[in-house]
Amino acid sequence: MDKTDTPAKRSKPGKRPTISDVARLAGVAPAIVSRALSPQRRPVSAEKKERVLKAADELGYRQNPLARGLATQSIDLVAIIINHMTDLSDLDLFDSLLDGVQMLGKQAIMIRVGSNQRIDEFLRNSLSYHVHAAVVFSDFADAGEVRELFHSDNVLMLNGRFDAQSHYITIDEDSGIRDLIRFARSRGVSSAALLTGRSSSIVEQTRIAAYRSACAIEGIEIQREISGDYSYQSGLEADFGAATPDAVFCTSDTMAMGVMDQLRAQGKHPPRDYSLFGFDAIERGNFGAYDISSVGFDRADFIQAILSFLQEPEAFPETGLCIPTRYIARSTG
DNA sequence: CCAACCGATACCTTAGCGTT
DNA sequence: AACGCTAAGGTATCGGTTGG
Repeated sequence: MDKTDTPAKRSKPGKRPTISDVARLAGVAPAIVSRALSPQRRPVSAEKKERVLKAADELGYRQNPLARGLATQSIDLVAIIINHMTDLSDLDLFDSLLDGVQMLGKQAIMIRVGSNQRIDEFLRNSLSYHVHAAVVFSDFADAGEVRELFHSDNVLMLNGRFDAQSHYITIDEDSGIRDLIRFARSRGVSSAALLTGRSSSIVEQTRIAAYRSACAIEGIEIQREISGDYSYQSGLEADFGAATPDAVFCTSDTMAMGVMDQLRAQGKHPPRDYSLFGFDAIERGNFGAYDISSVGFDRADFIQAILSFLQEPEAFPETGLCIPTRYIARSTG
């Protein structure tokens, strides 16, 4: 009697079939099934491979990624580390990114760091996967930290905190902001308020510096710099003082929406009474009532760059990638 | 008798090695 | 080259033991 056909080893009815079930049906050892189904070229005769494929199909066998990860110490899991997902522009971006990751046959795990400054402790307690790769949006993490935490060298930094060993994509915000300020000046803007996000972030610091420098070059006076937090609420509550400036520059579209509603309540409408500029260029179709002039980059290019990294990290340019931004004219400018 | 603790085992797959 | 056996990987759970 075939010793692999003991009742004890047969999986329970209703349970998802395992590699052993396939092996039993195909009349081969489990290791042969593993090889036959492996994407790598491993020695299996054509005849047995065929039997395995037929048996797997018949049973509806699906590989168990967790068990596979247990055996290989790696898993086709991509960790995406974000601060939070409250900004409207995040929805577009992450939806497309998750779609792309899944199209590559990988799964994504999103880790929300929130405002937790102690990312190290946070991640250590929440996760010990050896992931295939990590994509870092959150600016609370630096490259070395992430490599260590996820036991992976495939770390893509999108937050500016990369080091010599890491892969990174940066967004050239300067180009789009200069376009925007130049445009504003051409429309007669001479003074403005700047509503910023969390200024502890490196990306935000760079962004703020770009606004200041472009305004200085074009001769626009930043009368007021207001510290917000990217949220609609912080736009709604931003204090512009007695006189509304010619223009309001916001470092996120969501804050610009808040500003628009705040000033609308005072009977002021852009672009008639002031010019309003956001940042991120959220999909206009989703928020028709807020057709805010903005700075943005090509999301498809950005996503494609991330996916190319996930597909072949070794081939990713060592010098990193830079995605340019541009001014996107809509109706509030 | 019960709680606390500890070691053994099951889970599933694959890498590595020895055999045919 | 093809094949099959075995160990290993991390964690939850089970079962047994110990101490109070």
